[in-house]
Amino acid sequence: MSNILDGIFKKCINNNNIFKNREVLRHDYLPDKLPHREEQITQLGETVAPVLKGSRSSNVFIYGKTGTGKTAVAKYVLSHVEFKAKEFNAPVKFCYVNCCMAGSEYRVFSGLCQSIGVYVPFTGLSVGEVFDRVRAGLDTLKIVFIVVLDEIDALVKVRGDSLLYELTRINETLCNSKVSIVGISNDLRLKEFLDPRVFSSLSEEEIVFRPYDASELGNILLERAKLAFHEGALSEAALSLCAALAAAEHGDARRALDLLRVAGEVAERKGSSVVTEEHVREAEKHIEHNRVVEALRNLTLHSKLVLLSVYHLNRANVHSAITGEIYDVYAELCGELGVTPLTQRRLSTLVNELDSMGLLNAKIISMGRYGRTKKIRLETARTLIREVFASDTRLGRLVEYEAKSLSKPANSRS
DNA sequence: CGTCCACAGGAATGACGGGCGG
DNA sequence: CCGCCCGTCATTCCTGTGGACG
Repeated sequence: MSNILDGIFKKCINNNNIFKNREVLRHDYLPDKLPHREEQITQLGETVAPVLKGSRSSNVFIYGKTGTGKTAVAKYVLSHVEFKAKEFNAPVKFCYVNCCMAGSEYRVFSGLCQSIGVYVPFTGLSVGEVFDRVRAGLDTLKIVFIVVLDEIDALVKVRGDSLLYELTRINETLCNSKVSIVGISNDLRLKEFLDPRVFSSLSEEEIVFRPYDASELGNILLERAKLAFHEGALSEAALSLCAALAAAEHGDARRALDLLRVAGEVAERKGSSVVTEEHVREAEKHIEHNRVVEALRNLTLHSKLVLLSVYHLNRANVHSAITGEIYDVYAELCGELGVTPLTQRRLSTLVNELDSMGLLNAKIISMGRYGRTKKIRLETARTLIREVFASDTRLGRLVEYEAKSLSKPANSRS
């Protein structure tokens, strides 16, 4: 046993001729230089600078797709501001909250509380109560507080804009402190979801982040690669392939960096001393594979059953299934497990969730006289489904199960 | 050209577990 | 310990609808 591991460890230690420092390639790493974002840095810097003189800065709204450097720029500028503020002895503090990870208004506010050193339980209080504590805490601190709300769109779409409404009005009730908001959104249409008053007070300034093109991504990767890889351990072709692949997909720098890192790991594992295009291709598959397996594992029992139903239907039907058929098979599978099935209404939203995760593909179609429904296709490799579900203690036997309702609907419909 | 299928998907409501302050 | 409030998941009830059929 230990010899196997010894081998692996030894290989790992001897084979460090690829990476110099792989941390640099993680997307939470904040480099001291952000290529091709000088304009945005200047813009945000100019907007925020007044806080150094103790006045409130304008609220800013930042737009841009994922991996365009919004978060990095915001963190970069604000941490520099905070640093400068210390130098000038200006009472400035900034707080970064990722709304998507926080998940609810409550947790966003509790994030704010934490950053100003106010304790709140992670549930139990009313949202209003937590908000009051934020306000009280801020007022005693006597500071200029900059709140960065990342991925606001995720929160607004689910919960509405009440959080933003409260925040934009907080200054009216504060005597000793001032609050500025930096909102970051991945969705350019966010303003459609917002109350116009909220929107106008929030976007006193707007900054737009265009996606990177392939050559810009190339430069970004080059900067990082210098730090991350040993000299000559990365072929130029591999680098530009990473850039090209990511550019094709919304110009996402995060994706480009992931590709590069995983490609490096692939090369390392293969004992190669140079990262090649081949390794990048493999990294691409690898990342996708992991994403799907991870997603499949974390599904709830019912979501898994829904997916499995589509799997069975696709096997029998070749082409895609419709909601009613899926519900029949799903209900049968539930019966096999002795679980009470959810309603069709609920199944419908589960299907939508699976769709937005990219595990299914659902499209509304009309069959005229024969109703209007959703055509649902499996978007996941069947082998992966088998691989993941077969090892599940409860679902295992259902993977090979022959559903009775598979043939029944064909008789009763038509 | 209206009908009517087979659902989509919004709104309201309820069950449940977690955590508060008193 | 209680009453209260929260977020999450699920149900019930509902109105809306694209287009083949008659």
